[in-house]
Amino acid sequence: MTARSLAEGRHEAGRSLATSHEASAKSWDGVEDRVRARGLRWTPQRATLVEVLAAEKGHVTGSQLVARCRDIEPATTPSTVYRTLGVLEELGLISHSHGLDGREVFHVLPATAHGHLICGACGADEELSASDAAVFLDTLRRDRGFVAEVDHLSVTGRCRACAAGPR
Amino acid sequence: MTARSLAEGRHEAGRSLATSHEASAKSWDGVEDRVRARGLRWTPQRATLVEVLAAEKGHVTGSQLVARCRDIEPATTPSTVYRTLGVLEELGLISHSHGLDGREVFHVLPATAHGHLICGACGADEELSASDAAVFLDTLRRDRGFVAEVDHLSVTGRCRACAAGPR
DNA sequence: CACGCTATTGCAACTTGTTGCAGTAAGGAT
DNA sequence: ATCCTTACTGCAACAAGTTGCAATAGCGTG
Repeated sequence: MTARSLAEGRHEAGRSLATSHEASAKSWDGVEDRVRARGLRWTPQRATLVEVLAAEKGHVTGSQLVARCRDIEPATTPSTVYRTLGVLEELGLISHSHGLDGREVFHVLPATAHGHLICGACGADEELSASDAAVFLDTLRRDRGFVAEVDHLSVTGRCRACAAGPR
Repeated sequence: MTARSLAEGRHEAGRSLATSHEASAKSWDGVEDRVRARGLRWTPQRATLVEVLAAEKGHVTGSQLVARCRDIEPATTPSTVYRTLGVLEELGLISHSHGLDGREVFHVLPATAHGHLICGACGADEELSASDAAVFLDTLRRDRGFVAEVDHLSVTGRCRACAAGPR
């Protein structure tokens, strides 16, 4: 079935370049070299995306990034942007998760790995530090042998304001 | 921007029928009446989807449901299925979250609210009971005032087998 | 049982991503 | 400076959903 192969695409990809995560100088300065050091190539399209990402600070959706790249370089194609985002993610420069609606949300330069608390009522997206989730994740590992990825964790619910409100 | 309005669609919808959640007899038997009791209508299309859901037990994706409905009634249209799924979700008969790839995954008759542990390597999807997450969620509420929805919680990482493996 | 209100449906168009493929172009080697 | 290998790019087609809108049909009333 096609749905299957579609679904696996991104996951399989994770293996090819591996290593990622740990290292990562947390800055856009050396990207060009870091990309090349992997045997990958530095192209104008990638430079454009990095330029856009460098100007970004919080959370951005994939389509927003495509739009911003087009502002700089109108010839930008979505497939290239999404594929490059995948490469940058493997380099540890960005990470992504899915919003309430399943749409991709990218986290630029994740200074510290973190999860998200997403309010289903107002859409607010608070950060959840790794330490806040630590106890929970440790328990998961101890009891179930499940090693969770904090930076891909998002919890939905109601933020303080919405939970308190009359609604 | 269109992305905005698109994103809000599902959230806003949550308000119209409200109440949901708490009650819910956890059985497909009374659906027809329960739907009507809400001032909603019982249609052949809905009957078809419920028939499909009743035969289902674990987790299913939206497109799989559309396909199964088409097996029974070839004239089925995606929009109707997805809209009906939304209605059933508000009745508490199903719930949905997003898989690793952001695709929708529906949980039929959630006997007990539960979250998911999704393995990014092998794709396994283990259930996480509400009690397993209780301490964590309570902390979240106490410290941050954030009221989380267990049944929409999914944690990604590596399952015991994959975490242990050579990979 | 016909009537009317309005919840639903189906269609068509659109959004967000993904993918196979053939052509293009980095960048190391000569 | 030129060649060669092969990592990218762009295109076109497709998958999964979502949405606006006009037509249809539940179902409570009279």
